[in-house]
Amino acid sequence: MNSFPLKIYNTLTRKKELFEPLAAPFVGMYVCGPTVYGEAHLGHARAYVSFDVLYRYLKNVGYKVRYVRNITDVGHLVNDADEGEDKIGKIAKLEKLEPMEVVQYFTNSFHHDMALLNILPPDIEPRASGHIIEQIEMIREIMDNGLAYEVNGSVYFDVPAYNKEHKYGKLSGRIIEELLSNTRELEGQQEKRSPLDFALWKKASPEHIMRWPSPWGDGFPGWHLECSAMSRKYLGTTFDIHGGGLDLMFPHHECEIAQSQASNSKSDEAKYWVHNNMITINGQKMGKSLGNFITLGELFSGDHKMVDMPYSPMTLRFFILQAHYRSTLDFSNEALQAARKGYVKLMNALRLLEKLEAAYAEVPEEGEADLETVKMIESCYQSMADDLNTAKAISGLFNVVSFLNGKFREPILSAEVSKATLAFILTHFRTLVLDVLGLKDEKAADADALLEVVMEFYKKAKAEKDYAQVDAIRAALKKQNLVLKDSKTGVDWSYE
RNA sequence: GGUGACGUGGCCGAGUGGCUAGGCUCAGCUCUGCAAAAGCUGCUACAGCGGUUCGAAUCCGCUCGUCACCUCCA
Repeated sequence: MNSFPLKIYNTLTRKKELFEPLAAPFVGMYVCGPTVYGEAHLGHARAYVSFDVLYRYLKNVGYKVRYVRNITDVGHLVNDADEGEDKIGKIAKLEKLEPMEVVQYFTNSFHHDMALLNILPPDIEPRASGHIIEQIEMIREIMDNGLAYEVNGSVYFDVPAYNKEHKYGKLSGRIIEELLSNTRELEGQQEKRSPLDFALWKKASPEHIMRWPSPWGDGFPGWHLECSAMSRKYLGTTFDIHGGGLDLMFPHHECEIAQSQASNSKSDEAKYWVHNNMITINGQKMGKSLGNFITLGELFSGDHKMVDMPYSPMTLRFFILQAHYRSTLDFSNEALQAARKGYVKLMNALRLLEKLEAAYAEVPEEGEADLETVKMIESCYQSMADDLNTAKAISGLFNVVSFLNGKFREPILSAEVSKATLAFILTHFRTLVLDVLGLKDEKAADADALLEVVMEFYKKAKAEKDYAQVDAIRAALKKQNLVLKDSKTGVDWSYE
């Protein structure tokens, strides 16, 4: 069924390309993971939902995918290089926690949020702090190749030297001369030969908590190195897909490519570079520095001034999927409301479909709408194959929903679709919604609240001495391993 | 300043030359004990101005506007 060849937009070539794995049926995919120094926010949700759909899609069409997504728990300077302190170290000192304690706390929190969003865990989730040796090895290679230099216990990548043989800026479309003419004078860059040079290894100042021994003294790895080193370790020098947010394109991914080309890998790392676009809030990028970000916890609890009610993880997922991953997506309470309704409509349709299957026994071998409905499903797969156009695929699903709702208004069954076609629709509708888009039916009702309702009816039946009804309620609950208990203070329930 | 993206109906958001996605909202109708759900109908848009074309939201030019990256960021 899903035999449409996948086309994917490659940032490296700025074109949609036919996806051809280097060694089918295997696919290696690396996605830049979070820096675990804070709660996950809407931006994380968008990135990891987007790549989750890619991962699910590739698996669905039969590829054997190894999905690697890292946890960044070292490096990433918070200020200028001479401050010599990284984000995680800074927070740790403020809160007097071990750095690894902070890392673990936010890693757990991140995992929790990702699970709520029904994002499949990656196959390997390497931590930067666990790959210092690999990073040091990579620095050595780059130095041996004459493209990095040591100054006072720090090692810098020599961008101008690299640019003689390679093209620094090939991914982000930047030209080194222009970059040079626009560099700002930053404090504490005396160690660098060129302002474009970036750190591969930074010397740790005495108060710096996170530090590792190296051939150049105690320090910590540079901002961009971990992804180059870990992707190579688990996926090889060249692999299929490297993903991340658009904001990582420069300098992060540009530097990754430079490092890998300058090391013994001598590669661009990935054949396809894929970037998801940003979430905006009132048309502006959401960002830590702008102070307008919403954490996933805040969204799910409704505890934020931007939202007037709690929004469920699946509502958010649906909201994200209703836009194409390469478009910016504007967040608002109103937009979330619309997404919530749409999501509910889709789930109700799914439930209706499942009921139909059982009810659909006496029908003809062929129906006049068979071809039409099969085409509707096909178009959904076609949309997915076209650079993962989830928005278009969802619109196709709604076309199916409208058709079915119209033709199969309960309890009247239409004979316009054959049994085989209905089974086909059901199978693929389920596959698309549940497996590929990764949506799931969130049971809206809270079990405790439902039990309260049941107990009210139980009390009423008892008061009216309707013992047939009382016994029926007891029997029904027993099937759920629950028992009702009468006492002087009222009715309560317990597990049996 | 450099580079890039974008401007679609009340809102969100697909769509790269003709067949004018989809969701939400609003109004009306059908169904319904009431309601909900569902269905139907209506509000039918492509920033502005020129150009190319038999034909443009879609290609080209200009103008206006918005945003992103160039610094940690998904």
